[in-house]
Amino acid sequence: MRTEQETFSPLPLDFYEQPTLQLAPALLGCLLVKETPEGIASGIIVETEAYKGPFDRAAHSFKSRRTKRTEIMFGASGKAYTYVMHTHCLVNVVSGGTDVPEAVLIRAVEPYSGLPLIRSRRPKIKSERQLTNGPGKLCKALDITMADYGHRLDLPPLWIASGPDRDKFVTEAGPRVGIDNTGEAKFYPWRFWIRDNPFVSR
DNA sequence: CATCGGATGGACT
DNA sequence: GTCCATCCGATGG
Repeated sequence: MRTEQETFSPLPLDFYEQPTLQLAPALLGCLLVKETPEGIASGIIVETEAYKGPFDRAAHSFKSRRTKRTEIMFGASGKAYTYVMHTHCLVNVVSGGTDVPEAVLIRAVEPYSGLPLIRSRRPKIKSERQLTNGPGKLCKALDITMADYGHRLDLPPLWIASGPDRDKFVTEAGPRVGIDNTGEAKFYPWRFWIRDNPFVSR
């Protein structure tokens, strides 16, 4: 039996030094945790996507494009890369190490703790699965915002911890979502999810 | 400067 | 399925 303290213990930064295509599935089953003045809320990561640097047309860092937005991707692994898409914030984990601008997008989580808090942030949502089954939805549910840009993921208020029931699921892989206009990159099987988990976005 | 187009989600037909 | 809110980066003049 784990204590709550152990359950929410952050993964060390060296966890993020593994290759991006290995890190993306390795993050499945881990906990994404956010602490705010209102309390802690967390979710089990059930869907991720790898974005691999200069040669991946779907990546913001394609052709090593370095801007104020993508700057954090060029730095050390294990930090949050948040950006705004339309009206929503999305969160990635920086990987690849310094000068290798790669990242893993967190596309869906399963609520794990702080469900009342999550519901209060998603007031119009009726079914539980709709609370966190998409990259914009989970950020809203956990109150992840642009204020978290560049934050180290081994420290409060935003961190990733090893999850419950590790190894009790099957991982599947397939093409990434929402990148139709990226040539061959749209076919790369760099999306990973937990088989049969109802919180996977599609 | 103007214009276009998203790693989206929610309301609606 | 369609429409569009509303923001930022990229591109072209």
